[in-house]
Amino acid sequence: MEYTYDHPRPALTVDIVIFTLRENRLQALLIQRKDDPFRGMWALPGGFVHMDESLEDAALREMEEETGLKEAYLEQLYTYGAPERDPRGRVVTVAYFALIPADAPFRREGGSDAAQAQWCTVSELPPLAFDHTEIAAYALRRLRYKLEYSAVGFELLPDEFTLTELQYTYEIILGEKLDKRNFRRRILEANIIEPTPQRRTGEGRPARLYRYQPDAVAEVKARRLFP
Amino acid sequence: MEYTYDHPRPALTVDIVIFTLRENRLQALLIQRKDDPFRGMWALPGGFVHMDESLEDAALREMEEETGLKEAYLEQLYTYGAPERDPRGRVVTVAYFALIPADAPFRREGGSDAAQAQWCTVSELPPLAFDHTEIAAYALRRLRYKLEYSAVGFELLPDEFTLTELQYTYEIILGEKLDKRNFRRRILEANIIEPTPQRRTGEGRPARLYRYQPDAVAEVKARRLFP
DNA sequence: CCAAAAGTGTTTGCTCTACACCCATGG
DNA sequence: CCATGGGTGTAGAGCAAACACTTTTGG
Repeated sequence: MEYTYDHPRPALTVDIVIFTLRENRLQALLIQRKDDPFRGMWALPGGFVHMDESLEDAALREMEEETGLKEAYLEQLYTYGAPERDPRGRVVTVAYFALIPADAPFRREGGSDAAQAQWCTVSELPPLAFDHTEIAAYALRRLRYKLEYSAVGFELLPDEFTLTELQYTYEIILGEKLDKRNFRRRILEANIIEPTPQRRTGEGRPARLYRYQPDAVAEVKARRLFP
Repeated sequence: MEYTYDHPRPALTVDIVIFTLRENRLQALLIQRKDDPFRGMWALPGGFVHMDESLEDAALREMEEETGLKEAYLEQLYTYGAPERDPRGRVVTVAYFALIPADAPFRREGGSDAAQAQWCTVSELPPLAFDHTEIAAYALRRLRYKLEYSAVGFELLPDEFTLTELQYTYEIILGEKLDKRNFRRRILEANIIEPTPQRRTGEGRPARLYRYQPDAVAEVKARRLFP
């Protein structure tokens, strides 16, 4: 089959599930639609792919428009192309998920078009427009899955963090409690973080600060990191 | 960002990495290009997404055009959208991989447009047009990975098969020898195949025939099936 | 000195791996 | 009866899970 160029073409968009940790919850960013269809409903941030940008650049641009943040962990999820997924016509969307650190300087009160934007705890998402509920559910599944065999959890934390903070992050995302000694042993033996000279002081004994070892990408581990 | 409909749109295609077992090798189907760019080079089968069909339907349609086969295990891989991946203009492609059984009635001498089609052992692929080398490499990585934690290997075998045939399949795809007793124990304990009353007779002791248990979807196993 | 959080090892069970011989049939 | 591939069990090692107390600081 040879490519030709005079056919009608589907519209191509990107949609992004932007995760962060806020208020001890895993939250995702939602945008309230101000036009039909689905006016007033919540939806994932997203928009057109321009002719001169890659899909990933499109996702980053949309993310910056909504959050003011230029950098984040970004990963392509899946491409949704059911013919009837958008009532206005044929729209194929490439879904991404992004992780932004808890301390990132997020610009609130939303996007370039002043649409209402809001963080929402992932376990309490409202009904979403289009097939975005399905996309968000898949993003969460993927995040949990990746957490088990790769080092993606660090992307949600500041540059420096304590082991307890890291463990909380894992527990929040996985939705279960982890054993402190097993957690520390495994995360340290995996050689993906290194101690810094600093300690974080507060109530109780000061905690050593660690940082992510960027060279040890710790991509696909043979075994999942946590059970 | 609101969707609008008057922008120029990228062209949208699907490309498929069709795997099968032939001559004790894992092979993929390639098409020889008969037009520029890349005239004469080999490429993955693929083509336009029509306005009224889903992405998966487009992939199945292209596969039927090239092979005559209507059904196969089909899985979306990744969407490639670098602006310069096609020298003729902006083309975004959704890549799929397909598994067809060794005994499937494959229609040779190719596609609807009589392009030259040929099976090629995956470890000896020629240079491919566009970014298809990258796509094929990713498909192989994904196939190997899935083999380890899901029951996808059966899709390459006939409905009924012996345990030895199944083990050969795994060994061919993974590229390593497996222990017979460990293989049999684990595949049987996983409860994803069931014995049939038949045996396959030939040289040596007749072998019991098994069939895939379609209800036991055996989706994501907690542990990989084989090391 | 008390409250609060940080930090630290060992034992037990289970799973994975390595390994060699007998069985059933056809010619 | 012999050649060929089919079929079977066990012992040892390594890994994962469960589990409780001591240490360091601030108030």
